[in-house]
Amino acid sequence: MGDMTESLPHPTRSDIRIEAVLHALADPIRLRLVRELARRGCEGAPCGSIELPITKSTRTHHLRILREAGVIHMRPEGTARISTLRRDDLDVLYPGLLDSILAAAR
Amino acid sequence: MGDMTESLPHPTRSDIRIEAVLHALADPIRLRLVRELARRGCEGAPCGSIELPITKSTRTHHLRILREAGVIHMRPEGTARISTLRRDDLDVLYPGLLDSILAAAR
DNA sequence: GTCGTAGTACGATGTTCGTCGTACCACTGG
DNA sequence: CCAGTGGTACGACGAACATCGTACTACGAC
Repeated sequence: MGDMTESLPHPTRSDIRIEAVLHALADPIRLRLVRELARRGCEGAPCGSIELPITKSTRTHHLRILREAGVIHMRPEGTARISTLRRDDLDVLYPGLLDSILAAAR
Repeated sequence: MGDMTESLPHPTRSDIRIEAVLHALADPIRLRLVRELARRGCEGAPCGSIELPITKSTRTHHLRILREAGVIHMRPEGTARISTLRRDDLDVLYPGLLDSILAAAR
């Protein structure tokens, strides 16, 4: 466990399901994460650099939900993980979805 | 209870929250309902006319979630309820959201 | 090597959720 | 009036979920 060398599992584009994406985005905390990642653009952000009123393990949990739904991509970089929005995949699968949600999310 | 004369509570457009909408749409059964209502267009449909592998009370439950989230509108008509998608409101609040989800929902 | 940092894994806990059955209400047709 | 139909309300129950604390791993700096 805790294997940080191997890449974390991500669904391929065709494995992404709309229900999972919507469920992942339906949580306030996760929506904040996504909003913040969208703001940072394609360089992404170390998970921990996004301030949230939750503990470390809860943050890991939410990032996992987002990753397994296909909303974000995570790659290890040194001791940190760089998270990025999977904008390209989501825009192809559900054009307009992300834009409308991000525009609405205050 | 069970007052069928008074109109059921619906959120106003400004009361609709994106998290509630996403949560409402994240369920497979509710997605089927929404898909079907979209197919029927503005005339809407009696709730019971949509075939689903669930019981009456579960259907009422799901319709309530959708109504309280602001996704559908229900009006009594005789002994039945006519449900319609709140396309206008949703398209104003989150332009592209519904279209992308409906296009994706097989 | 040792310590600190970033993150994951696992187990526990309280809450929400989806489902159902039953009881009930309102309307319609005999 | 009475029976049937379409729908809601309420209570119960198991599953899923969000949260946390603790223990652990991997990497970098000293």
